[in-house]
Amino acid sequence: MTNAIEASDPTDAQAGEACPECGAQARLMDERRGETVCASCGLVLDEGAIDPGPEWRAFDASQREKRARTGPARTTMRHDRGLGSQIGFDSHGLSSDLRSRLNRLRRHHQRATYRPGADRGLVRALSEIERIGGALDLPDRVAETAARIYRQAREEGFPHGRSLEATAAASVLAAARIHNVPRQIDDLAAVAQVEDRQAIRTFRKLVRELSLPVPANTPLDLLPSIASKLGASPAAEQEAREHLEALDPTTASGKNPASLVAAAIYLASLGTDHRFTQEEVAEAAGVTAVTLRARVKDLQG
DNA sequence: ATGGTTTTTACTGCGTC
DNA sequence: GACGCGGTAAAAACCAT
Repeated sequence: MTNAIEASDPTDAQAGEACPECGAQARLMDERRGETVCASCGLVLDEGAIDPGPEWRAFDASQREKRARTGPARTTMRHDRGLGSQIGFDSHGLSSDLRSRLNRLRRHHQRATYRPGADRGLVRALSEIERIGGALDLPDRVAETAARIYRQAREEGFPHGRSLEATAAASVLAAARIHNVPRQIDDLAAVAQVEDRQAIRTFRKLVRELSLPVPANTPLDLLPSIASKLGASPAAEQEAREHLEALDPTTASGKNPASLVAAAIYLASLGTDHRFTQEEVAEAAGVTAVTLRARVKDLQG
């Protein structure tokens, strides 16, 4: 798989602070990952960038025609899918009397829109999804997909005794993987305040029962976020990448991809001036040092 | 349920600062 | 002595059958 970091257009490179690593000004957007990276050294500067493109892909002109919409995209993040009007807040220049009437109207309108009862659970779940997505620096489209997954799960009566938080977390996890911005289960469980094990179980069940198109986690997909969490140098990350690319798929099969990433980063750091301890890398990857050692042996043949 | 594999937990010995 | 590293054994967890 090629790591598609594409500069959409040189003029697109946002002027911002210089890269803390190498001082370069230019930045590139990796739209696939929703990350902004330094153009010269590849350091991840901002993982939470928003995806400026549409969430659909068009493969030819007729599809583009069919899928393009006027007006704002309907979003699944609103419990009413973004339909319905809202009363604006722009009340400059109105008398205070009118303003208070408008405020009252707005309150009523909101109550009518967010009708309690029927889908209060859904509203809570969607805001939870949004919160988790924000906390993990995931692009907006991931939360959108997660919301869609959650709705589907709900329609099929999935939650069934499971906590709303666990199901919301599982939806986000699945969505993140579908968008190729994988996050680790323990990170997710931490922000969702769900037990690790429960999060894992719920996630697996969700994927299975809804037969979601969740791609297998590859070590290369996991590398950027783990390297970034550690603050590994771009050079070290690159070397780790080479280790992983050289890896024989046979030895990798059945192993936790995160453990392979940990081993690769650890090995790569040995040659640099900033060495990581096994414990540091293992913790960032969510595995133990024992496992890391085992994977180091795998990588070394 | 079961068996095979991986991962974790707990513990030990060795070298270095 | 504390710390990092390397290893082992047993238990837990996972997965396919």
